[in-house]
Amino acid sequence: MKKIKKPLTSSMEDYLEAIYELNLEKSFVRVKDIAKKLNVKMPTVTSMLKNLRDREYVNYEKYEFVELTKEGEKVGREMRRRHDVLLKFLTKILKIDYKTADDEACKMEHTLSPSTLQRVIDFMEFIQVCPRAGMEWLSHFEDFRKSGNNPGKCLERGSLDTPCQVIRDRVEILTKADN
Amino acid sequence: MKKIKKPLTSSMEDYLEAIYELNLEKSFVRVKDIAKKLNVKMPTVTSMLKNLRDREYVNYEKYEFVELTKEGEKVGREMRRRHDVLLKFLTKILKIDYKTADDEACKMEHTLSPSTLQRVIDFMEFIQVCPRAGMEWLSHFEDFRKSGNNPGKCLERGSLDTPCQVIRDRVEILTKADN
DNA sequence: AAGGTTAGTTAGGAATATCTAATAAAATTA
DNA sequence: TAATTTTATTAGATATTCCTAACTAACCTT
Repeated sequence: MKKIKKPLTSSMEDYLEAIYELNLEKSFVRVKDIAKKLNVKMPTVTSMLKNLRDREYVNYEKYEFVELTKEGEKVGREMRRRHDVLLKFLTKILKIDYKTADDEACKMEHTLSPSTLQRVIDFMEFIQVCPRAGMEWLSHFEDFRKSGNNPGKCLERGSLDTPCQVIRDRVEILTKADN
Repeated sequence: MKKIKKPLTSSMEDYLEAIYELNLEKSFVRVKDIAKKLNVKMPTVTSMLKNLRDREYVNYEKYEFVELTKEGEKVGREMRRRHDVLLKFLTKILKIDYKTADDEACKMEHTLSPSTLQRVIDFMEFIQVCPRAGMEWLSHFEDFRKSGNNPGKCLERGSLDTPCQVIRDRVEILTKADN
């Protein structure tokens, strides 16, 4: 008879991630700190801790400090890893400002499947490794955006010679609505 | 005295998007179809319709067909647009298979801010427009992945000459954990 | 038009994730 | 140690989103 674990909700993942991170900073994790980090009130934390304790993700006795179980730590670390990957993608590739990127990563980290996340990592590696791309290439992206998506800048510095119509067609394919 | 509209939840956005899409296919939108599309039971749809009617996103009288209000249509169209953008990014840039990408887009479309989404669009345009990138360049990404992220393939075809250590360093910066 | 089928609604309930107010335990300080 | 402050818990309420079971309205079919 198998024991089927109910899947964690996004909210539960947030708590585990928060506890994991607080644990890196301090040796004691307290209800108050979790509440502050997640912008919720303390009673909300207490009830979630009971819930996570029932599911065996935390060891918790009332009025005592909170500890992640092995399983809980695994989830917490994984959430942080995802957050990290997404944050890097948003800041270093898409050049989104840190604060916004951090917020978006918080939300996205719950929705992406492991395989999609891996694809993001692969893509970042590819950009770094490919001699036609790299950081220097990404700096052209900034020029491009800052000039109002005018291809001029990129074309000037580019190494290939592509007719304007071809470029317009390419853009069409990827970025215009379907219907 | 201002009237402050409560923000829509992800779930509400899903209903509006579903109704919008059903409307493109057929002239009548019925409870049954919404239920099927969203994988919920009919009573769930009925109660959500009442909710959305109170918020003035749909016109709805019991036993009659459902219509989006101007505002509701705006939201529905926007959700679909987001879905589209994300689907294209996932399939055409990250090369994720259609089914997976479509699922992920469904979840992501609720979390990304308009400005981040725009950045995704800009990035796709940039890839198309930049002579060093484009579809041909993306095909190298596939080679790269399929060879287990071995830079060999890309290097062979690349136009620059970069020492291996530099490449390893670059990868380090973007893809390794912070802590 | 009567009867059956399909579609839709109501009623009532459960899980999740919040909150406030009141209370209690723990920690600090005088 | 007694008093005060801080931290945490309980109790009870609300909003969302979903469900099942039972009922009803609308639509076909003969």
